Amino acid sequence: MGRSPCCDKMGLKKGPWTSEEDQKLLAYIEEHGHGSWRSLPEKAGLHRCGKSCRLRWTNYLRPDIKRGKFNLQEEQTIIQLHALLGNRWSAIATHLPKRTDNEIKNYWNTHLKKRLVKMGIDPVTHKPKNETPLSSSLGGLSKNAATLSHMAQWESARLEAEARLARESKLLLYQTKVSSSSSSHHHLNITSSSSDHQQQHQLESPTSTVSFSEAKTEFVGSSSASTCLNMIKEAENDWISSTIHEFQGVEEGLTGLLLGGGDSLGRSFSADKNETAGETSGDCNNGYYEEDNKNYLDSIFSFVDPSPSDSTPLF
DNA sequence: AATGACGTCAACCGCAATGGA
DNA sequence: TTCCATTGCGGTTGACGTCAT
Repeated sequence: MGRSPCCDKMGLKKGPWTSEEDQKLLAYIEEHGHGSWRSLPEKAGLHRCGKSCRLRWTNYLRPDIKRGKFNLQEEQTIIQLHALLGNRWSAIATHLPKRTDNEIKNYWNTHLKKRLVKMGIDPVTHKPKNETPLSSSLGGLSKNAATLSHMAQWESARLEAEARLARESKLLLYQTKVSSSSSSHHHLNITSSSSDHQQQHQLESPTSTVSFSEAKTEFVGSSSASTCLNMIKEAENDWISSTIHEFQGVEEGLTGLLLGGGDSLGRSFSADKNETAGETSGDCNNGYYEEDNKNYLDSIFSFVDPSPSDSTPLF
C-alpha cells in the first residue's frame, strides 16, 4: 500500500495558515466544493498538499464549527462517550455536532484526562487506578467491567456505521448545496432542515485573521438530502439522548464527579472548595476520591446494568 | 526585566481503511 | 481478486502564550 506522495512533494508550504491562504481555500470550496483534495491545492492556487487543505477545512474553516470553551454538558458527553468508545474521537465528535474530532481530542488530552488522573481514575479504563479496595467494596466489578466492555464493542460498531452514514449524508448535502449556489461567492449556504436555528458563525482564526462574517451560513432546504440527514440525525439524537440520559440517571454520579472535579478547569463550575481539596491535599485525600470514584463507577455500572433501579434497560 | 517551566492547540505524520479500475 | 490512489483517523509535535521564579 503506497503512501500518498502529496506530502513528500518539495516546495509545498507547511505550518500555520495565513489569512490569504484561508481566503483562497474558502473561496474555492464555496464555489466548487472540495472535490478531490489531492487536486484542490493546484486548482485553488495554494502551495499546500491536499491533506493540509483538508485538515484546515475540516478543523477550522468549515462553517458548521463551534469554537470556544466546552460547556459542562459537552464535557460530560465527552467523558461518557470516551468511557464507551475509548479514543474514537471521530465517533465521539459525531455526537458533538459542532465540534471537531481534533478539538475534542485536544480538549481531552489537555483538560479532561488530567482531571480524571487527578481524581485517581485511569483515563483509559475509567476505573480507579488502585482498584483493589474499591472493587472489593463494590463487588461484582469484574463481571460488570466485562459487560461494559462487551457493550462498548457493540456500540462502537454501531456508532461507526452511524457516523459513516451521517458523514456521507452531510457530504451529499453540502455538495448539493454548493452546486446550487455557485453564483454566491461570499455567502456559503449550507442547508439542513434538521437545524432549528439558523446560525451565523463569526469565526476568527488564531493563525490567520480572516473574518467569516461574510461567510454567512444559511440553512436553506434541499429537500431529499436534508430529509435524509434529518432522519439520520433524529435517530442518532434519539439514541444518544437516551444513552446520555441513562448515563446521567445517577445524577450525583458523573455530574457530581465533574462538579467536584476541581482543577484549573473548575472555571465552569463554582467549586472553590473542591479545587482547594484537589490541589492542596495531593494524593492524601483518599476518602474524598474514593467517594468520587464510587459515584463515578456507580454511574457507569448503573448505565450498564440498571437493574437495581427502576430504569429501563437499554438493550 | 529576563528566563525557564508549563499549558494549549493547530498542524503534521504515518498507518489503516476505503473504493474504484 | 488485486492493486493503487485517496481519504480518514489517532498519535504526536512544535510554536506560541502564560505563569512562576
